[in-house]
Order: sequence, then structure tokens, then C-alpha cells
Amino acid sequence: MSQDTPRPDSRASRSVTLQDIAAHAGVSRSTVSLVLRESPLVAEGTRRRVQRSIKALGYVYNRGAAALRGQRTATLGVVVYDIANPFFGAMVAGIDAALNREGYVSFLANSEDSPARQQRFLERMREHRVDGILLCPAEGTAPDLIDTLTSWQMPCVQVLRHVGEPPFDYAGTDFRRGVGLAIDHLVAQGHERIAFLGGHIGHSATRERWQGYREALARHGLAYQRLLRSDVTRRAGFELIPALMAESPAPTAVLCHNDLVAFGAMLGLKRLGRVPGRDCAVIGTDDLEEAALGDPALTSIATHPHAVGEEAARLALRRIGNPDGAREQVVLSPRLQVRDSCGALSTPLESPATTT
Amino acid sequence: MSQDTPRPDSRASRSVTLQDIAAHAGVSRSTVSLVLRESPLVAEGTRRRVQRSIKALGYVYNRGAAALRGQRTATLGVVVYDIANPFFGAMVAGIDAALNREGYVSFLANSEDSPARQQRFLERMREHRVDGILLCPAEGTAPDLIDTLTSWQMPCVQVLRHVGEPPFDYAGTDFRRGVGLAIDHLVAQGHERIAFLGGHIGHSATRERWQGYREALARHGLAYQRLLRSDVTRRAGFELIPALMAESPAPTAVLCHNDLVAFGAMLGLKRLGRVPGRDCAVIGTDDLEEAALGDPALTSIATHPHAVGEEAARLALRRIGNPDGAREQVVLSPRLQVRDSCGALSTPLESPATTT
DNA sequence: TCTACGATTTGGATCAATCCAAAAACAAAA
DNA sequence: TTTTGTTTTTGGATTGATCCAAATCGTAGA
Repeated sequence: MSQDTPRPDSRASRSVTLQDIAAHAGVSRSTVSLVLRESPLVAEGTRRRVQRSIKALGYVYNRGAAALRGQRTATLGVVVYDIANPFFGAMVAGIDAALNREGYVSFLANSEDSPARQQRFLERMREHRVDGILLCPAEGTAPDLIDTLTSWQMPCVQVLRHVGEPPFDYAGTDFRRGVGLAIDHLVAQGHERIAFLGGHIGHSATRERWQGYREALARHGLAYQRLLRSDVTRRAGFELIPALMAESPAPTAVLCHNDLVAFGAMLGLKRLGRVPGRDCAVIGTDDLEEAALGDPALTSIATHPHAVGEEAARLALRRIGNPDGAREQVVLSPRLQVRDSCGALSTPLESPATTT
Repeated sequence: MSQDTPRPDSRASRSVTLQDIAAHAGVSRSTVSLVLRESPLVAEGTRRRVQRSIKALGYVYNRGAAALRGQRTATLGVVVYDIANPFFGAMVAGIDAALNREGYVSFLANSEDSPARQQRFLERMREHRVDGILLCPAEGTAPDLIDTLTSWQMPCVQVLRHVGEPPFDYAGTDFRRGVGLAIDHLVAQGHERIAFLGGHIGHSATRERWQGYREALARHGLAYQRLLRSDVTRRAGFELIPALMAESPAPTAVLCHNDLVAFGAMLGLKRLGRVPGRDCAVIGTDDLEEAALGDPALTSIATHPHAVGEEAARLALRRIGNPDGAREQVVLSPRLQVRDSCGALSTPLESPATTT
């Protein structure tokens, strides 16, 4: 038994382990482990010797095994509801950038706004023992989902939308304020009839926008109020316009749930023979890269997806490091990016948005 | 020692393990394991009993531990070079859809077209013991990267671009054919001077487009050839146009590396006071959702990102199941989506693209 | 009743790391 | 030289599942 080291060299390509490194460097398994984790305990000479052995044997760290004994997997779950939306592309890039600095990797899943799919993904990520989750809750998510995650002892940061009762961790944009900025601007231009297009009451991000809309109207003492709920797609924006413009009185400006709706609305106006920005002002939300294009260039409430992603990821890392710390809400301030579609600028064509 | 079961109940919330289920159901660890893996070996009655215990104790499968002993992690690495590009959003959604069916989860990383970042990500994914990798190689990737991955015994499917020598696994679009289709169409419209805008020679996807361009010109016996290399951004398209249109003779049509370049080119034409689709035809590549918008709507070579993603993921799963099987190339056929920017249609405005 | 055989079930070894209490090595003070 | 006190290093236990050869259970056939 102990007569000979049980070398299973018959097996093809057994992977190099800590044990092998230890033997090669003439130290113990534990010491090698300490070197790998950059512990200050090991003496400088030993460290160098071990590192040479690691290189020499072509060792590959096994994070799975480490995670089994330790408590970190250096892994984060990200669940969004529409990865094909350019907004989320930018946001995921931001998440990726923040995680990367800390050596974390992210699992990405796309719920397609289905709570059932979302639930499956969350369970799967739990099985993978992710250290935490970034969740953009699907529309119709049960409010107690956050309690469930808490009972799982799973750190969770909600992003852009939130469900359940505070306190919870959240990163997003101040939609209410953003809508306020846009309306202030329109009012300053002389608009008095401003409609709001798009959104379902199913989640917080819509409620916040609507609240901002009503508050701003009240603040300016405007009587006209027109709020049309709908999907938040180009098509929805396109299809809402004809009926809306046929009303009497018709609005002179439309504020849209996001840029996609705004693009659709501009298309709808053109179809009616009206010029967006002259005959009717249009403002979107998100300030996607393509907002600067189009004819006219779209004025939009910039919600900074990349920054939101970064903040969310950073918050998640903080929470993982300190699970019982006070919950945080990171709410970024939006900025109104004025272009031509609200009739404020005279420049007929501007250069494309500056690239990142 | 063996006098009493070593219950470490002093520790707060030790997680439920196979052992606990086994005790609760009155069977062995092994049997529970078989139930979890849906083995046909276990008797129906036993299976039900065990499943009840699993529910009762709130057991969570530990995939990390399973991966350590077994050989699958049910995990795939995905490395793209620009997740903020809407094309990749759609592609990632396709990957996600295909993986999800098989219970796989994906790690996503964004190389930002940097080979160094890409290398770090690949190493990290290797440490996480992903079962395979989907790689959209960064520009400037060393051709021997694929050999390295092979020496790691890491199944790898290249997507959209490829480096190294065949045979390799690859999923993408037939860019050469796509460009051919577009030129056929333009020639049928009477165009004789067709320029190609954008791309760097750094990767296969550009070479294939250029090859398609030259071949198609030759096929139609056209003498005019103008190929401008550049970044593949809106800005690049925008900035190339003035000089190009000032040439004598100027092209009557421009074919663009992707839709972003095409959007920029259209903007550039407008800046010069020309109407895209009337004064100069513009065709893009990818057929992003926003191609249907804009003024005029953009004619584009549809490269079906969602389908490419799905095919790539499926191929990866096949390769994981059969590492030594013959390498495969899945090359989808593009389709020319004719709209207004090439001057072929009379419809001034069309409905937005049908939603998915 | 005994044997054989297929259908189930099982315990011990294993995967590759970390944790932790204790040992060893070394230096400085008594 | 012994004692004390730091640094470093170590081996055994542990993590939670799978693998595999062997044991057990039923039951049909001799």
C-alpha cells in the first residue's frame, strides 16, 4: 500500500495537481496552495521556487475544486430580460468590465421577460453556486422572489427594475428625474400638450416614468395629460401615433418610454406626412448609439447603460464581501441629450455620436 | 469516533447533501445520486421516495462537486469582441436558446478585439473547466491559438471569423455569397460603379467579403473597383463618404461591411445634400433590426445572428459529446433584404421590421 | 429446495483543492 | 545554552458529488 506512490500513469493525460507541483518543488501541498492564493505567509525564496515548478509542469488551477472547499466561486449570475436590446449589450459590457477587474466571470441568461424562465435560470445558477446574482426582473415577477433569494442566502442586486419591498440592493437610473428634465425642456420650448408613450404597469421602471410625467405636468400647471400604455417596441410606437395625432386636441410633443418606441413614433409621424421635431417633438429614453442617427437625430434621456452595469456589478461585489451590510441603492442621474427631434436645435445633421 | 454520527449541527446552516437525503429516504448516497441523474437503474418506488425526500429537505444539487468527480461542468465559455454591437446581442440570445435546451449555462466575456484580453479570458475559462468554448476571435489573434486550444483538449467552435488552418469547427455566414447577391442586385438595377466600404484585413470575415466583391465584379465584367478599408463603425462610414463622392468618376452605389458603416454612409450622403437610394445606392450587412428604420430604410444582407448563435452552440455541444469527430463548418446562407436605400423600391416608408 | 440470473442497491475510493491546528525552522533574548 | 517568540511549513480532515466492483434482493427454472 504505502510501499509505492500510487501513480495512475496508465490513465491518459491525468491533469497536473497541487500534489505534483509540491513534489516537483520539494514542498507540501499546503504551501503550493498558499503560493497560488498569494498569501504573505510564504517566504520569498519558496514562492519563487514553487512558481517555477508551476510554470514547468504547466499547471492549471482548478477553480471547481477550490470552490468546493472554499466558499467563493468567483462567479456571478446575470439575468436580463432582453439581451438583443442594444441597451443590454452596453450594460453587459459594463458589468463585464467591472467584474473582470476582480477576477470574476459572469454567467449570462436571457429570461425573455418570462418569470418561469427566470426562475429556472436562478435555480440553475444556485446549483452552480454563483457568489451572487444581478437581476433585471422579468415583467410580472412575483414580489416575494427577493425574499426567496434572501432565504437562499444569495446576494442579489436588482438592476433597472425592482420588485418587493425595500430595503434591497438596487442599481439603476432615476427615471422620474429623467422624465422631469425632458418635460422641463419641452415646456421651455413652449409645449403645453405633451403625451407619454409606452410601457406596462408591470414593473417599477414604468411606474417611475409615469410618476415623473404626472409630477412634472403638475409642477408646470399643465392640464393636458395623455398616457398611452403599450409594449416598448418600435412597432408599438409606430402603431400608436395615427390615433394619437387624430385626437383633438392633439399633443405637440411625445415623450417615449425608450428609444425604440421613439424610433417607431418618428416613423409613424413621417407616415402621416409630418416632420418629427417640427410638426411634433419626439423625445426618447436611453440614448442608444443609434439615437444620433436617423432623420432627425433623436433627443433622448441618456440612461448610461454601461455605467449602470458597472455600478451594479460593483455593488454586487461589495455585497458578496459583506453579506449583512446595509442594503444600497445606486441611482444614477440621467442627462438630457438634446438633438433635433424636439425642435430645439437648428443643426439639420450632426456628426455621429462619439465612439466609446 | 464511530460511536455517534458526527453531526456538525453547531455550524450555522450547513447545506443539505446527498448523505442527508440518503438518511432521510433510508437508502444510500449512491442511490440518491442515481436518482438525481435520472438513471434507469433505480426502481420506481425508490425513485419516488427519494424525490420526496429531496423536496422535503430542500436539497440543492451541487454542480461544482459533481463536476469535480465527473467530467462535465455543463458550462460553455463564450468570447465575443463587441457585446455592445446589436448583432452580438442577437447572437448571444441564439446561443442562450440552444444551450438552455441542454441544461447548459454560458460564461460570457468581451474581448474588445484585444488578443491579450481574449487570452486571459480563455485561460480563466479553462480554470473554470468549461466543457467547450465559442470563440469570435479578436482581430489580430495569432493563428496558432486554435492549436493551443487543441493542446488544452478544449473543444472550440469559431464563430463568424476564423483563424488558423482547416479543419476546424466553425459557424458563420457565407459573406462571399452575400456580397455576391448584393452586387447582382445592384447590377440588375443598372449600376456599374460599385464601391465597397469598410473592414480591416485582420480577419477572415473581411477577407471573405472582399473576395466576394472582387469575384462578383469580375463575374459581371465591371472595370470599376474601389475598396476602402476602415474601422467598421458609423463614424468610419460617415467620414469616408465625402472623399469618395468627390472622386471622378464617383461610384453610384456603395456596399458596406456592416449596417453600422452603412448608417454612417447614409448620414454622410445626406450631409452632402444627396439622397441615399436615389443619388447613391447604399447596402449594408447584417440586417439589424434598426435597418428597417431610418430614412430611407436600409437594404441589407441579412446574416441572421440568432441562427448563427444557435448553430454555433449546437455544434459545440456535438463536439463536446464527440471530441474526436470530424470537424464541421456550418455556413448559413445570407439573404438580401431589399428596402429603399438601394433605390429598388418605390415605397417611401415601410412598416417596422416584424418583431421576433 | 437450491441454483442462476437479472434487477437493484451499496460502501469505499476518488476527484483537487482549502482549512486548521500543530510542528518545524529560525532568530533574538535571557 | 536555554527560553521565548516569530516566521514558515506541514499533514490530516474536509468539501459533496461520481465511479465501480461487489453485495443483496427477487424470482423463475431445475
